[in-house]
Amino acid sequence: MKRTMLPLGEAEMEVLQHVWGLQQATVAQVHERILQERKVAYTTVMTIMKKLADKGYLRYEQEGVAYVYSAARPPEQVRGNVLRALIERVFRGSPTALVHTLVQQEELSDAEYDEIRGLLDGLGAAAKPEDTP
Amino acid sequence: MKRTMLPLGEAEMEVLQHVWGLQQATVAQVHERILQERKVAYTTVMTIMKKLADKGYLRYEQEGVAYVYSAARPPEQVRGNVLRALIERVFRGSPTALVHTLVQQEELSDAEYDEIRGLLDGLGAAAKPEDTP
DNA sequence: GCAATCTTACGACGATCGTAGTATTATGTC
DNA sequence: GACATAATACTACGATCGTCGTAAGATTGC
Repeated sequence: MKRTMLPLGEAEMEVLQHVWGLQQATVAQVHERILQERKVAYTTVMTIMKKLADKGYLRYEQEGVAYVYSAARPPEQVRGNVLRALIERVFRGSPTALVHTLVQQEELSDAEYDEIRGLLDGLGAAAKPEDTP
Repeated sequence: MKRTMLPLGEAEMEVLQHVWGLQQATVAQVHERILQERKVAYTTVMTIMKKLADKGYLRYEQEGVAYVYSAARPPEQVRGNVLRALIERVFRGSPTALVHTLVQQEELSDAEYDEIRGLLDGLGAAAKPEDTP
């Protein structure tokens, strides 16, 4: 059995992102989007989207001539799965270790720091040592 | 050219973690460690370690009969590279989006929340609205 | 000295992923 | 009705990764 770090490849993720952004998308639409960044054949995009449908990440329905694809799973769930896999394999299961690397390696802007703090506020036991009721 | 989501595969990461943990390690030592979690052939571990050396992640020197491997790059740098690739491809370049998924999907313990807050304290512009000197 | 053991070297194989060409089918046009 | 257009289906190929077997070389124990 082949063990893989993440459930998705790079091109698969790229296509997923576009479908998520468009809500609904045909192969032609996604192809056009990707062409703005790099050269790729129409059939390549089609193959990837078919594989993503096989894996359960996309669903599609016939709409006139072509298929219209849409997300079969919430993006947040997919991102969560990928993140969990990464934490498990790279950060030895410790989300804290991930954040440690994040703040140490990435050059976060002040705005990003504040935004991240905002995300944390109101979650978990933010029991500040001083005000324990 | 083959585009890959991350620079390392799962087994490669697994081996790397063990070498990092041991500081220095022979193939036999890493093999023994991995065997405690799953069945794998000695030569498989050896092949992986050789590939990691080729890629510049490990270095080795002859020590008696066998090679003794050690990290060629700081673990934090490797983790940082992996994390950066993930943020770029999965979270559209937004570290904040990653943290958002982290706090939403993972079930973080209170202790982890506090620890993460601790990591953030003292970094960036932590200008709390109330106490601006 | 010789056999057992441990080590590395090399090659091979299957699975997955990215890539794309060709064939086929459906649609619309004149 | 014939043809061009556009979509999908099918097949294939190269690269990478995980896996391992076999060969070959060195060490040790007797």
